[in-house]
Amino acid sequence: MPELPEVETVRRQLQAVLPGRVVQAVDVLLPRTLQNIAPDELTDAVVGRAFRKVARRGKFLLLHIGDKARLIIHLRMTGRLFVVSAKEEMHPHTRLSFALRGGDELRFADVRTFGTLHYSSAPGSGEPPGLMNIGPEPLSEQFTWQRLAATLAGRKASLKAVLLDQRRVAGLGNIYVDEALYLARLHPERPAGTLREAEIRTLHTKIRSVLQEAIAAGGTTIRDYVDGEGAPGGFQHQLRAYGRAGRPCTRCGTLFERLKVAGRSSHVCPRCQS
DNA sequence: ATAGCGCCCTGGTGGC
DNA sequence: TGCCACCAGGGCGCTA
Repeated sequence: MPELPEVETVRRQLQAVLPGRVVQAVDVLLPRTLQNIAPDELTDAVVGRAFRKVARRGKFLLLHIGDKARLIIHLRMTGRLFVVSAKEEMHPHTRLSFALRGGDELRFADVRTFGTLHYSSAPGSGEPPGLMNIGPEPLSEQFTWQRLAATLAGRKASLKAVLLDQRRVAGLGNIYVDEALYLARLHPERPAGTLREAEIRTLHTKIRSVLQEAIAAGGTTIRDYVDGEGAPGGFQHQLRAYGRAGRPCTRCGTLFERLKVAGRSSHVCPRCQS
């Protein structure tokens, strides 16, 4: 499931190959992928224009194109975005394809069809709702432990629910929330407002370190995720909590439990986390 | 404002 | 072997 490290890995790879490439044609195979524009309007808007930088905000990919427009793409659970030769056989779940001058195609494939594209003609226009209210980037300088403390303060919701909320912190999903909480020895059901300063500082450190480690490993592949070159990530071999239900905790040997918190499966060491 | 829950969707899995 | 219920889950809309 693409979360911040997976989306960042895709961003880096697209950034290496996409800037300067001019769109020649657009093929919309699943129209409802487009959230705020019709297929022919999108075609008119981008054909003849060149991609520029590829940015990321939380789990959103921001593909700058032309003077000030952007294609804002969310991969959701199973979306894949990659550049291949136009001769490459079309993946059966391809939803969008942008033919590029020179013979390549930027393709968006998505088994579960939850992925979205918004067209923004200019900054502040056409952005998805989830991007307008998004929280701080956890790897930026704005994300200080004090800011995390202010986010958690007074909240009765579980830590898990608050950390999954993109308005509080951008880019965390089920996997990295479980990993960060395990590393910080905090239980996902703990009401967010009950943390002491030392616990908040540790959580802040662990959120950042686990994201950095995962980016360095090229992200986590559980089932579907592949990067912009079609390769799986490597962090699934370094997971310490997620998916380890029934297996021993590497710190204390206690068997991991799996429980549902905030509607999501959560992996917890009942001895280490409280 | 806040918190919780159901829904969207498809393919893989596990039980019988 | 075949069938089917169930699960994965990010974000959004609805409810209380």
